[in-house]
Amino acid sequence: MSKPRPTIADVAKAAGVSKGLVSFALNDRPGVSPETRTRILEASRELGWTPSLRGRSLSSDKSFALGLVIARNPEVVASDSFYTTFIAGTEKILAPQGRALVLSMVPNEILEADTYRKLFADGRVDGVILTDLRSNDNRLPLLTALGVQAVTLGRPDVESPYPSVLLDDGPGIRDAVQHLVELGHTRIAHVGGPSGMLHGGSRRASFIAQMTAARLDPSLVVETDFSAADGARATSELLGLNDRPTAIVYSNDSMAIAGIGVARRAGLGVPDDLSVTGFDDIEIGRHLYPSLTTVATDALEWGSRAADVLLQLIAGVKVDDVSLPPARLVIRESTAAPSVRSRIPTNHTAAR
Amino acid sequence: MSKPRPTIADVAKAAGVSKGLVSFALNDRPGVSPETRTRILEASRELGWTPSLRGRSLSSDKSFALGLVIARNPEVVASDSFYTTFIAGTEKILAPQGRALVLSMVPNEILEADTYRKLFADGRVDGVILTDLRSNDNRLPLLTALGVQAVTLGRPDVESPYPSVLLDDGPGIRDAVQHLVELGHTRIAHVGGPSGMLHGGSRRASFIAQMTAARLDPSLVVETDFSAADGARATSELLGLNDRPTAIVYSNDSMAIAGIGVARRAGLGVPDDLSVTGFDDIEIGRHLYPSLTTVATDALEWGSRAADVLLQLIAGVKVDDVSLPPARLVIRESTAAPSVRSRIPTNHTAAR
DNA sequence: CTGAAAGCGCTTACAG
DNA sequence: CTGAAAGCGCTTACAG
Repeated sequence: MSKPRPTIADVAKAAGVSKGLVSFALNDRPGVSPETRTRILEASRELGWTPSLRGRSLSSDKSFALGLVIARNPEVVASDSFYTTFIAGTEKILAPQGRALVLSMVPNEILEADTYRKLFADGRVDGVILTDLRSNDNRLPLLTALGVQAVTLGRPDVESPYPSVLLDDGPGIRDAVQHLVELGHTRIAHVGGPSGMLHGGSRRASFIAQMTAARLDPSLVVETDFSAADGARATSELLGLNDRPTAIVYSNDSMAIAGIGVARRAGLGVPDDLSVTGFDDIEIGRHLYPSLTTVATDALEWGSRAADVLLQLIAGVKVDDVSLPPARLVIRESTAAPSVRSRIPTNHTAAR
Repeated sequence: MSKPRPTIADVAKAAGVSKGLVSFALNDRPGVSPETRTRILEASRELGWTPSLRGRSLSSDKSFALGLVIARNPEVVASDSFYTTFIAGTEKILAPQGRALVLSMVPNEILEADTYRKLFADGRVDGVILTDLRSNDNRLPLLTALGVQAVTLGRPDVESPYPSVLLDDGPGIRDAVQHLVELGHTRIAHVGGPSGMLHGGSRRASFIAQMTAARLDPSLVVETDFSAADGARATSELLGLNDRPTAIVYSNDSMAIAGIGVARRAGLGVPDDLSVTGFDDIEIGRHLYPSLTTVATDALEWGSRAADVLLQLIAGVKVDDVSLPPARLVIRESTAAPSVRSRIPTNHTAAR
């Protein structure tokens, strides 16, 4: 239907040179006289030539694309705005450089390994961004065995040949605990993510460290799968305790919001009877009543830097780890001083 | 580092035939004797041969990938679980067929057109899935001019050569209105999406139709950009009315949740003073207190069917539009009969 | 500085 | 049924 697009052969003929020279000129490589170069560039412009990624891919053994494999329950991913914002951030770097993002979502870790293998066997991507690092992450040996490039979000707990883009969760969690302590809370719980996930673990560690520093009992920790449903379950558990917490530090916003629901349903006021902090700063948290005190990270920037680092690595540039500003506490309305009533040990029976 | 992977040339040599024959055998094309075929297949298996997507792409002029371009504010996308779930649905079809998804997120419509052009100029994708159809959508003429394959979510309001995967929003919205009418509401408002977006328009039309059928005033309609912030703004506006609504039908869940926040902040109880319905059935809605009455659609299935239809189209199969079960109302706690207090015309000043 | 050629790994007419 | 060859659109030594 549309006439066939011009190739470098057409450009070469128009400029009266060989294909090889055209390639050199078009790729800004040395060894082409200025006049010839401009003649070639002019010809290519006149013909409306644009490089064929496929031809280039085959001969240069590159795909000009980056991969992102998300191996989590879609429902959890969906209620976490992190990925979407992160992807938007990568796009800011990729698009101007003519790179694309290949996205895979898989429900479990078996399919995850297959997906990485397939991505590289097919030469779909030149490198991958590793998110949600796990303890002793099996992707590291897998990817090094495949001989591929990667960048990790956060530093792995095992030997890794890949650069990392670091964003420290710790300060945000510590500030959240400190904020609650200053408000007068002494029974503070933590609802965290899976212990197998590094950022879940680091948030938990920060919680425990800060509680210990404040000479408070740091043992009120419940592990979840990061879903709102599991956050609700954990909250019920905590509110059912004889000596229930007056504040809960959650590891993400959707669990915090679900937790508020559970508390309210059990007849507790937020923040009067229970203070709540989240993590992520999702948009809806700003519009709740009470609005959600939370910990914010710059997911957009994280995405941009990760893409940037990986692209440099692929280009053969030696890159160091890069550190982003740490997570920071955003105080809103879901935290307050504990009420007198809630200071007295109670025995609320949390609704389901 | 790893030894070079075998090519069909290696397989040909091992099987003692020509490369061409290998290609025929490997692609299940007729014209290869059974014995030769098995000999070739065996050789390829022994060598661990796997096709090179790049070689195949160049010679067959296919990319074996589908594209999805999302041209919306990342923040709105992030608070809407639709895309994530939809993508997970496409993946269920793509992965087993060795296809990949190339995802682009762009902030505005100018970049959007460039992105589609680039995707095809680079031969990144064999077709695209068109979501968020707009009135008189400029992507339709663009894509037909580019001569590419596509599938649309919903039916465009202009001539379109592409098949559609249909999921009717109407019944869900109509049932929501009907549900509120049956509860005794007479002042019901609608907070909708951008009028330029077809599904925003269709939800609005369904609202108006059902209100009219119930002989109620259908004029309480506010348009938004689908963000939680704008949903809050619209709610403030409605609650500031002299004759404020006792129920609001929102066009998505995040606006509904923000709307509940605004109502509560203005001293109104939900559902006692204001009933609220959402759209999408995001996970967090189930865990709020009160839990959110909403309209659910099967985004996962929508994704699968869209990918399936597009893949068939690309394979040269003639495909018809496919219809999915319509959106359905999910009644939870955010709707109830209007309280006596709220039936009396009041003059609440909504806090911002 | 420039040309002619081989090669990347496939597919696909064209002969036999 | 099978082989030998050309071609997809680039890149990259190798000569000159």
